[in-house]
Amino acid sequence: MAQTDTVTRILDTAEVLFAERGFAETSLRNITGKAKVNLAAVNYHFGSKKALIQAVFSRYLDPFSDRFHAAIDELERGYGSKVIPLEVLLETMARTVLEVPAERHSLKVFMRLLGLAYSQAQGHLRRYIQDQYGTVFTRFVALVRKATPELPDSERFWRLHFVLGTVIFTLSGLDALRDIAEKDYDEHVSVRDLARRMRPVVVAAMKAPLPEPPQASSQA
Amino acid sequence: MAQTDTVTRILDTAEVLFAERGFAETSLRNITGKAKVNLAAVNYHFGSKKALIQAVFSRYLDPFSDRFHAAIDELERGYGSKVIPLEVLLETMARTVLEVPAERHSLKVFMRLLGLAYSQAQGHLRRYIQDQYGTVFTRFVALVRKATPELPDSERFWRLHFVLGTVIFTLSGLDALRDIAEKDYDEHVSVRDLARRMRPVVVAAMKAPLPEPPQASSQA
DNA sequence: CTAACATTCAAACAATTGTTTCCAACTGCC
DNA sequence: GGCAGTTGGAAACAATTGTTTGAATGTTAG
Repeated sequence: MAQTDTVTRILDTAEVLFAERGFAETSLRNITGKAKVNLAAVNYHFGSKKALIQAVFSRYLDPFSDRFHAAIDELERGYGSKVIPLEVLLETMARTVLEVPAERHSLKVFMRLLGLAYSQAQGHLRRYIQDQYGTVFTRFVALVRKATPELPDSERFWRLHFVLGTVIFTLSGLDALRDIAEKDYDEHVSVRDLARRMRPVVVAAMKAPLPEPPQASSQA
Repeated sequence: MAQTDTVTRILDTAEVLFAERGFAETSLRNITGKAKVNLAAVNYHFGSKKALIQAVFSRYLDPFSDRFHAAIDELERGYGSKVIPLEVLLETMARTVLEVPAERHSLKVFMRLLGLAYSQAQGHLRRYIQDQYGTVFTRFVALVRKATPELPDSERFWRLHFVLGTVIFTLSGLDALRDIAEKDYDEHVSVRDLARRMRPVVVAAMKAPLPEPPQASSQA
């Protein structure tokens, strides 16, 4: 009881503070102080601060990976050889992301880490995610491919990342955006509200007409 | 010559390092070391690290703000009392964004900084940008409002930020995405290519059908 | 030239960081 | 009870942080 309690309390507090301030801005003393555990407990149970961040990350992504695989299994079982519509695929993804049994703060942390994984110049974090959880993403993309046969592969690649950018940016900067939105339109938005608003936008983005062919002006 | 040289060298180095690692992860010794200036020079010329961060932003946003105001002026002069179409507005924004940092450093750096301004919990940065350059964006949003009268204000707010997320994420993670794209589809994409691909996607996103009304299940 | 100012520089500042140490308190097991 | 190994806790660790200091240097104007 004691061990689990300390470890869980550290993880719970860490993910909240990470989401609020970021990783570098959150000190271990900050976490252990709020979690009411000893400072050394972090290094004892996790080894280092970096490992703690990864643990927070895994606590979200592991259940997500499992659930999403299961959701796709069920989807494929239900649709048989028929093509799963894009809306269903996106909806399944969104539902799984929102479902994952964790605090609502962890979603923000997860999105921040995901954003870091891409923007960080050295792909150290990106490779970790790719190695650890790449199969889920690959499987999803293969289904999206069947659902959007009119898109060239490279076009679909870019559009999926356009959409990923929307999701990551909105959710990882949620606090800032929420502040503005509440002040200007005094409406409190939940993550679920955002998902509802994103749905038609994302679908429209994926189904947008193809761009005009590249200018062949100065190209051989 | 000496002063300008030192100040410029600090700004040049700082903006690159900030974009690479983030604000908190970049120390003044890191900047001054790489810029080959004395450590105290930062506090002497800028006052504090916080002020340096804002100075880095101003160097980008000042020319952008000027150019964008001018571009909107010309647009309004051309269209008179007629409504400026959404495509034209977005195209003007894109052109200005592409024009400005071309003089200095890469667009990627500016986008990373902008992304950090939102996601990083640095509240002072967001407020600084809002206070300093709020009028430009307010003016732009007002025109977008006229171009999209069917959208509720809050909906337009969110969609603009969805789009902002796409742009920031794609351009700030350009190196990583370009690596994948080149490996998987062996095609070299330029920033101009990306803009061409983004155009129909962004327009479709803004013109997407309205979301279904929020679930009134547990709400008063 | 010299006085006044602006800038650079090395050094030290106090504060905070992640990590480690060592010992007490506890657990489960014989 | 007594011994193993695990966990908790206060303190100290070394390193790094942003900032300040005061003297040295460079620059400019009278």
